[in-house]
Formats: sequence, C-alpha cells, structure tokens
Amino acid sequence: MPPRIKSEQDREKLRASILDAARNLFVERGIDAVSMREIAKKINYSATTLYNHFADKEALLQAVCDEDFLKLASGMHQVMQLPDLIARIQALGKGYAMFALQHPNHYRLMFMTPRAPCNPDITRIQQGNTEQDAYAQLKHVVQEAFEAGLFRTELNDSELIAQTIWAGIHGVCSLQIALGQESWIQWADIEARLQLMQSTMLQGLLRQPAHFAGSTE
Amino acid sequence: MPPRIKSEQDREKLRASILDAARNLFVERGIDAVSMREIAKKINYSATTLYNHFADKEALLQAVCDEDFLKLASGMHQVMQLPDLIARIQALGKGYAMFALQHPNHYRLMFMTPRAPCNPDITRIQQGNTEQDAYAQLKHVVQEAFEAGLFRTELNDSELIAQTIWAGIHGVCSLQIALGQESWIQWADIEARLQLMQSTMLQGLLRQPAHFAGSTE
DNA sequence: AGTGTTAAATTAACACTGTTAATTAACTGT
DNA sequence: ACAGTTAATTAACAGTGTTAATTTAACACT
Repeated sequence: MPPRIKSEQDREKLRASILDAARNLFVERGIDAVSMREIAKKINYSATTLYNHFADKEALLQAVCDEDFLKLASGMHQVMQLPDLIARIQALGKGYAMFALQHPNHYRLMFMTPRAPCNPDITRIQQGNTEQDAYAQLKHVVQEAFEAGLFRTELNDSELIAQTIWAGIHGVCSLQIALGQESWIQWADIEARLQLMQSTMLQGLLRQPAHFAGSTE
Repeated sequence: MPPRIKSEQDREKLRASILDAARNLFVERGIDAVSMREIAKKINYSATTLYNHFADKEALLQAVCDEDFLKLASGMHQVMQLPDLIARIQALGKGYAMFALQHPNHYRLMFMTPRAPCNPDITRIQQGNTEQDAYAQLKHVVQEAFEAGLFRTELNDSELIAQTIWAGIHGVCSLQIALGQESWIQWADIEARLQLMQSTMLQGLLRQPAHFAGSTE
C-alpha cells in the first residue's frame, strides 16, 4: 500500500496525476477502450481509489475535457491581440484546427460526442468568459466585425454568423478525424481543405472579400 | 427453442430481423448503450445466435450502417434528376441534412465515429457507384458544374470543392447532433444555420453567386 | 420406423467492464 | 498504547462481448 495522503496539497497532486494518466490513455486509445482499472494501474493505485476523487468515469472524463477546453481557450486567447479583425478570425480558425488535428481524441470527446448536457455544477469552466471559452472568443470578434460593418448587408445576426464559421471549420476537422483514413475517399490535402474552407467562408460572408480569397496572411 | 431455420430464404429473413432490431435499439439509445443480449431478446433469440449471422458486434454495426448508407444514397439519387446544376447541389445538401437530423444516431455512426477503415471485403456497398454512394453523387454534380465553368477561376480541383461543400453541411449537422442540447450556446435556429451555410458556400465558391444569396429555391 | 448427419439454437463459461460494500492499514491525537 | 479517522485496499455484483461445449430440431437414407 502506498503511503497515505493527508494534506490538501498532496490530495490535489494525486488528483492531477489521475487526470494526467486518464488523458494520456484516452488520447492514445480512445475513450471506451480504456478502463478505470487501467488508468489506476498506470499510477500504481487500485481502481477504487479513483472513486475518491471522481464520482464516476463520466465525471473523470468531464474533468479531462474541462482542462482541454481551457487549454484550447488559452491558445485562442493569444491570437486575440491581433489588431486586424479579419486576421484575428483567420488565426482563430487556424489555431482551432491545429488543436483539433493534433489532439483528435480530445477533440472527439469535446465536440463530436453527444453527452448529457454539460452540468454547470460539475464544470469549472465559466462559459462566456472569453479567457476560458473558445466559442465566446469567436463570438466576440465576429460581433466586433459585425459592428464594423464588415459583413454582407443582408446578414443581421452576428451569433448566427459565428456559428456558421465554427461549423465550417469544425466540418473539415471532424470529417478528417472520423473518416480521414477511409480509402474510398480521395481526400485532398488537409491543409488545402482548411484553406479553402477559410477563404470560402470569408468570401461568402464578407461585404468586400476580394482581398482574402485563397490566402491566410 | 424457436423452430429451426433451414432454407436460405428464412435465414435471410432472420438476418434482416436482427438488423432491424439492432437498428431500432441503436437509434433509440446509441451504440454503446445496447448489448448483444438485448438485441437478441428483442427478437426472442439467445445472444449467441447473432454470432451465426455476424462475426461480432462491429460487423453487425457495419451491416446496419451499410443499409443506412444505401438509404441515404437512394434518397439523394432522386434529386439528381433536377436539370439545374446549382439547384441540384442545393437539393443534395438539403436532403443530406434532413437525413442527418432525422436519424442522428445513424448519422453519428456513419460520419462522426472513427473506426477501423471500412473493409471492402465486408461492405456490400460499391463505393463510387452513384446509386449507392452519396458522396460520389455530390462529386459528380460538382464535377459537372466545374466543367460548366460555374466556379471561381482560381479553383481548379473539383474534388476539393466537393469535399468543402460536404464539410460545410456536415459541420452544421454534426455540431447540432453533438452539442445541440448544450445550453451554454445560444444556438440560432437550425434551419437558419443550414440556410446560411448553403448560401455562404455558394457565395464563396461560385463565379457569379449573386442570385443564390440567402435563398434555396 | 429407426438411424445417422448436419447445423441451428441453446447453456455455461471466460475474461473483462464500471461500481459499491466491506475490510485493511496508516496516520492522528490523547 | 490505544481509539478514531479515513485513505487505500480487496471482494463482490451485475453487466458486457465472445467462445466452447452441448442440446435439439430437421433432413436424408435404409
């Protein structure tokens, strides 16, 4: 039996190491393919110990996701300093896609798996806070661009615009993650697909899009 | 014990009823939430009988998906008769989205769940055959439109264009399926999201898109 | 009718899963 | 030294996908 933990600090350390082991295994082999016993073994504890820190597997999963959401959001937050609104939207999309493709199993968990509506009592993330919520950031910059009159005149709902941009990028990423290995589709280069989605979105939504066609800088 | 089955015809019937029971349960409660024993009980057989017709759960799943793929493709095939190319693309997108939103659990299985690359020896679907493969149909009509010079001059890969259109529609549908119930997002009306995605795509890709902005007819 | 053969269906079992109850063992304060 | 607390453990439960062994129904043949 490992030496027992008493202090609040050590308790937090153990919690963190559980999260870490769980994340690594999830990323490596997917959610369903990894058991609680396996996670526990990775940190040399018995499975039941995990239940002293997380109510159940779902809660552990949620906690892992929370950390990933924060990581994504903080990555996004950095490019929010760019002065040009369009460049900011492009950088957000690029950063979002990079995250999705580099952490496909995280992304799948976060955005491709229907689950019981996220319980606000469990989540630690403050939805709407632009430092913790990546979608809130996109919404914010789209709102700014909307107020600056950059979008086509017939578009009058900035939230709808933001959701469309999100859906476009998400579509490319999630298809790549789900079907990217299928050989019956002659997939074009993933970079080219992202690029074209970006420029198509801007061409389709902006009032004067000529400058942005087929280019990300 | 139920009366045994001998004839090839009855064997096919039982196979079909297994598929049917499996599909209904999958659609109702999702893939992982339904067990082989449960499917078997639904048709008053024991679980092991299923293994006489399908190698394992994965194969049963694949067979269900196959049927759904065919159903989707045949639905698409009907609108392929429309004379106008753009109207055909729009109708394909609309039909695809209807299918996705009306059969979210099927759709999830088919397009949102990474699996081992589909084994051509197992699948009965002829990939590339426009009567059985919905993507092949989109590819075909996009190719036609490409050859008719309808797309922007800088776009020179019709497969890439088709994949971008697919990704756009898929993005809207899959976000709706995965996160449509999340209350921390103020989702715009799903019809409006689909509509805007459609028109944005056309605006962004077509050479002379003015006529199609924000309208599907 | 009775026998044997084939194969469809069954039950029993294995090694797993998430999770809970009961138990052990390591610290604390007296 | 001894109780009390509680982190950690083991044992157990009900369930999973799946396989092996077994029964049993239907057929062909004598």
